[in-house]
Amino acid sequence: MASDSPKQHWSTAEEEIMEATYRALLKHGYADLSISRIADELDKSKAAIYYHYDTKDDLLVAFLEFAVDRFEETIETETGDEPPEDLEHVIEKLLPLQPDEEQRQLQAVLVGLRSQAVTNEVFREQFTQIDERLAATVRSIVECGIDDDTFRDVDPSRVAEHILATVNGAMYGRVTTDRKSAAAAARVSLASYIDSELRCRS
Amino acid sequence: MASDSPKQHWSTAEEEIMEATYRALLKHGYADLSISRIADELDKSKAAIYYHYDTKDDLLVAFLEFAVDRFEETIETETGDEPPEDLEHVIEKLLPLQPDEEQRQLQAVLVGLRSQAVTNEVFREQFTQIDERLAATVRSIVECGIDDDTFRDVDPSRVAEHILATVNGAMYGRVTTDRKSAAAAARVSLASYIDSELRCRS
DNA sequence: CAACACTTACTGAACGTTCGGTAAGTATCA
DNA sequence: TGATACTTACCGAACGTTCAGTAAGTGTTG
Repeated sequence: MASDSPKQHWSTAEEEIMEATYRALLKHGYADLSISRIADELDKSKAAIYYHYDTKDDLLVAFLEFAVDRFEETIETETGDEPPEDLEHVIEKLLPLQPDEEQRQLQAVLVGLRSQAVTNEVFREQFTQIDERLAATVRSIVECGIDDDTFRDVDPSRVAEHILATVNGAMYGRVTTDRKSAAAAARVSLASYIDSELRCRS
Repeated sequence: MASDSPKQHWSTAEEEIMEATYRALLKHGYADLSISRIADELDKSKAAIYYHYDTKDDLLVAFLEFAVDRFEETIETETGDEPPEDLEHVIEKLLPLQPDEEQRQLQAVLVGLRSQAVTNEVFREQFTQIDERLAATVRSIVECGIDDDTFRDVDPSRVAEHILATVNGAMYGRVTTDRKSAAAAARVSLASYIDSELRCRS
């Protein structure tokens, strides 16, 4: 009974399948993900999965949405009225100095999915949107800071892309290399850039 | 320290297989790569591949080396004696403002391989080394600049990680999203950061 | 220089396993 | 009783891998 209507909510069974897919991805990676392996992580049979999803591709697209939702939950943040602190706050959410295991796992899964965006259009559109939203968030904070003379008169969208690329790159390095302190070093340097190049000297 | 493996050179047949693997990866992506699909890109049979490589894993490890070699060829650069220009030069090699199709393809393949580093230790070690070398290159340029008073007295390794993360992140975004000008914007902002935060005011 | 032994670089046909997917049946409840 | 949410049993295709066989060389010997 896989409907193609815009669903915001998942049934219990569907949520269990998504959770099982998550575990299977962590264990085997995207390239070695199979319906059987998802069923192994599930208290149900392989065919039960096909009761809820017509094809493996359908399931994967649903899971992409599931993972993206989870990612956007973890970075939800209310912006205040002090741009430098807001920026710091957003960056800490995206690239914590000491990430917990849960967030590391989610990022590992997302990197696996994102690599599919090279070949798969549906995936690429999804990650294009994610980056678009993140860039917009950062840009609006920078614009805010320029308006109230906290920040200098820089190009907000260029600076936003710079910050986003740095954060994405550091996160990417964190899950694909053993260079333990690299991400934190990049973040510290980024913070000092914000503080001394971006902030007004007054 | 890494043991120096003697395999620097490939036979004609092996090179053909590597080239076919490259094409198959571009067409199908890592997750859907199979020996049959490599053979389809090759003027030889499936079994011929097994004459040269014992297992699919062996082939993949060999191909990783092949792709990494190709990547390091494209970014080879001699450093001069003017740090700001050297930095610009290295960044242009890694993240060209107008990348040609060949470089885009290589980066697409590398992103596919790199996502395997999350699950596969051999792959992770390889990409750890790549990032280590790149960071070292950037760091030594920054150190040079500090020594001859071109750059301010910043923390060279932090700045190097910042630059590397930005470049990696922008490249990652370039091949996994449709955000056409994002990478260039990030690069421009990074260049202006180098010019105004890093360079000495004198 | 021809006969023989042996190597290299393959081919085509299979092997057993796993894949994505389905058909038919069953237990549970409104 | 009929819809819902499954299970068991299975299908053909594709998977990685192996095998027997072979054409084209290379080196050795009479």
